[in-house]
Amino acid sequence: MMKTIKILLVDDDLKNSMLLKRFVEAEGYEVVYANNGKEGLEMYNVIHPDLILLDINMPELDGFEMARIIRKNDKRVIIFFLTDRTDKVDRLHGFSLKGNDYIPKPFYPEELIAKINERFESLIVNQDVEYQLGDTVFRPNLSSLTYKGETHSLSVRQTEILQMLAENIGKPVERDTILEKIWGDASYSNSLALNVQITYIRRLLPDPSVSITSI
Amino acid sequence: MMKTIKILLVDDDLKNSMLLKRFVEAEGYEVVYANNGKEGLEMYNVIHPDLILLDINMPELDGFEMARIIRKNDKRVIIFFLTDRTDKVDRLHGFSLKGNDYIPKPFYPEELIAKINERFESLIVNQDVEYQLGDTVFRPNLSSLTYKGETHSLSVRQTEILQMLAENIGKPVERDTILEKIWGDASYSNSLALNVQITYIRRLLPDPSVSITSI
DNA sequence: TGGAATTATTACTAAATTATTACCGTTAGT
DNA sequence: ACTAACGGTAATAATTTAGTAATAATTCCA
Repeated sequence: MMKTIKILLVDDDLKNSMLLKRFVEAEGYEVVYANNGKEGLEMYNVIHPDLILLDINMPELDGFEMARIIRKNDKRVIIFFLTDRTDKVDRLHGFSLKGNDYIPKPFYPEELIAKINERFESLIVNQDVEYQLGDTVFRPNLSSLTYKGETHSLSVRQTEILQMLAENIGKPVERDTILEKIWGDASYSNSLALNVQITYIRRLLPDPSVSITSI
Repeated sequence: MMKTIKILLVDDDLKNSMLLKRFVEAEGYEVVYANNGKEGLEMYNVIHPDLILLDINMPELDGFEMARIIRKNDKRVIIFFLTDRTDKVDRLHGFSLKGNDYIPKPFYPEELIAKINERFESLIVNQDVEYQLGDTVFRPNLSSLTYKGETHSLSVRQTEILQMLAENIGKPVERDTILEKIWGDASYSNSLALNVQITYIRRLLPDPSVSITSI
């Protein structure tokens, strides 16, 4: 399970933006839209995006200004300027503000997607999700359980199952849901296999404050 | 002291290329020029560039074809397509060949420079990197491991692998990621080769406070 | 309460994965 | 051309995994 990558789209052209938004979302990114620089800044402070698609010509606060403000405190976020201003000064201005790319309109959505994918290719793996289960910490990406300093590692199956349970902590998860999602079909033999795996997981959870119960 | 970054410029337009070459060289990069794809491939094999500026329309062997051949064995080199073909199919084709950018002509040399600088910014900063692995110091640029005053040197392969692991210390790195990035494809036989290299690296890491584990 | 259905536990096994060592062809430096 | 290092293949070993099977414990109702 990967943390979704958040993209902030700032452009005063609502119509085209909605289209673009849908395109990018279809690729699995989370897209938040802002209509101008001022609104963009507000959204930026709320969602802390991983990438900003930034139009330059905008009322209230233009893209350059917005980028300048953001870059003062955030060197990490990736900024793509999207604009139909194509003159040299502007394009270079974009780079001098530490924009990471400058994409002149009109562009093909696929092209933008390709550029976005390229940026996040390496980041897509390796997220740092953690679940606190009682006094035990479960790290799906490390396939590990840590309790009282002791860390045990889980097999992939065990990790898959425990992740489903951890995501729904407190709530019950249907047997068949687990079977469908992990085994692909809810056959009887798989159900038995699940029992076995649950036993294994329980054995690795000596923490009395956690328990897996069946209802 | 930083390793110079090598750029291979492949374009059949001699006149413009010489101009561009000078521009890029003025920025501190080492630029090697090739007049067509065939020549480009030869130069590629000689100098192993860090980045390739690649024209598409060329006699002998076009840029797409050249990129395809190179990408078969080298996933790491950065490829920028430079071209006046601006139609959609071509631009996307460029990305599908794992080109890292597609820059339509005409462009401003400053803009290209900005894009190049942006790509190597992290490398330029990370010149004399050292990784502290437990009580061992790993210096990728020296291909060396120092533990208790003893320094051992690593082979290129071992350095590449250890660097990937060191960059993600504490986090797991996908086998396939390593294989893709270093070997170029995640075939089974390469996977076995990786096992061997890991064994070699472990042998050079007698420090009990460091370990490479598979999960 | 009794017995069927469900869930738990343990032991066992075949397959897959990872580790280690030995060996070999290629390459670069002398 | 000799040598050493390198990076890989091959053979084999060790470990891990995800099941099955056998058996036990628990739950649920008529």
